[in-house]
Amino acid sequence: MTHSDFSAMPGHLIRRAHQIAVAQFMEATRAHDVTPLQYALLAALAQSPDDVDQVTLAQRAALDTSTAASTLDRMEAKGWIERSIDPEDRRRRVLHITRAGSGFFKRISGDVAGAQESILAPLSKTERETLCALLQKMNSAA
Amino acid sequence: MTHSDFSAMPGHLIRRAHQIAVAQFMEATRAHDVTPLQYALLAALAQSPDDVDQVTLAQRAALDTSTAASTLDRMEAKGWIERSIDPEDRRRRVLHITRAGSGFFKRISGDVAGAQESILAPLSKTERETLCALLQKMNSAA
DNA sequence: GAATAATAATCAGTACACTGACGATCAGTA
DNA sequence: TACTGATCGTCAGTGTACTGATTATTATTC
Repeated sequence: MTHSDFSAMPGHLIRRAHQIAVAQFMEATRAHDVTPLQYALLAALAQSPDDVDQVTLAQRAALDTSTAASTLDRMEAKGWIERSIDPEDRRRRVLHITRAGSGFFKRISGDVAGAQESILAPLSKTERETLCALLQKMNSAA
Repeated sequence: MTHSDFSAMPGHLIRRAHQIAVAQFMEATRAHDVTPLQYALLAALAQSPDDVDQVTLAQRAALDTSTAASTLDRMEAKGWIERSIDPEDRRRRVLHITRAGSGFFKRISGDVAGAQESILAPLSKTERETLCALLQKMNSAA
């Protein structure tokens, strides 16, 4: 029994870390009405060519199509993105970022970077790199 | 601009890790109808004296009273816990684990430990310890 | 003893985050 | 052409996870 105490279990440590990370993000972007997922989708969209569909974008942002759809609904309502049906394949709903969305993305990127700093604040420079490297290794296996 | 790519940001790495951790937990405990939070509350309750209230237990499991309340509702419905009003302080709802809850907790603890192993599977023994230590350091600061 | 503050719990509202089911569309084959 | 299978998207359902408001009760202060 390596983990008789649940609070030392990796699952619990990761959940806590996630909780803190979200809180830091929300605090850093308090003025703007945006969430971590919305930012991730916006970033993924900004990096993608202009004819991405929801399934592909969801994969890039690492979430299921169902969650992506509802989050994209909110983003569409805010005018950050637009959806149109691909005439070549009527199943696909092609996404593209609007001028407003792109401007908003650039405007908050500084705040988001600040949030990332806050998350890692308790760690030294070396420790930060180690943590990120280990998480990356863990994630890429799945 | 250290983090021009959102997928390398600590916030995103942690979210992914959390996603994977939950998935591993759910797969390892597939047969039993339980979630990570429910297990955490059960474990916290098993470690606590028999007159804990919801606020204290929520703190120990690291979640807000609102989430704790709704999760405890489900646990009460399953017969794992019981709630009774403290006659000494009628605001408090004293929690205690039932025989069924305690038995269930013991029964799934092996599966949960297995899930923790799966989460860290891609990492070496040293890396696992490093990751847990860094997460602990990060979390304890908040 | 009455006003005030603090505490425990609940409730409403919003946003993830997943599964499983469903309908629509497209591609391949018989 | 009809059948089959794969793919894209949506919907329903469940369960976190938070904030902010509200209620009930207890403790404190004047």
